[in-house]
Amino acid sequence: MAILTGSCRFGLWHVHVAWQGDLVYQVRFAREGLDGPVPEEILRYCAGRPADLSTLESVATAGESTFARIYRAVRAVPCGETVTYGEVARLIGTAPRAVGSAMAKNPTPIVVPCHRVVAKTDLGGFSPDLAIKEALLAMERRRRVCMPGDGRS
DNA sequence: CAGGACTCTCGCT
DNA sequence: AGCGAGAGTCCTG
Repeated sequence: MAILTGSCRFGLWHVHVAWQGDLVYQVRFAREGLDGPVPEEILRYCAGRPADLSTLESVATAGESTFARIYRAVRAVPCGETVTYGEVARLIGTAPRAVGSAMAKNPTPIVVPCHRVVAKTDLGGFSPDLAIKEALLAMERRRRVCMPGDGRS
């Protein structure tokens, strides 16, 4: 079974996903769409419908590297809530800056909800566009996209 | 060795 | 209080 690629819509953006079964290899935001399938839970999430992202796995969380531990910690953040870079850092015994680096290089946003990690005094960053982070957080706060499994890993 | 999606502490308004 | 500068910090390419 080969790796599948496809995209779905989130607001003005298209969410490109490379995946296979429950395992997600890459997620990224782009201006243009991409023909092909997307995991059901991501489809539901982007549509603002109840979704349980914990049923998916990300390649980013595998292993014992610092980044992998950071990604696992971030996956444990409940839907609709946020933590700071510093809190994540203290949780796994590293520096805030390292958490920032990990988020910036996160290969699978949404599956690893890096948008729930904010700076202590402001929203922090998000690429390719901070507006996406705001939109994701706003959606999680007002809609009922959260499911039991989300936040536990 | 350089450079981040940070945070703290200080010193000034 | 609120804001800006500087140093500390840790990981990756």
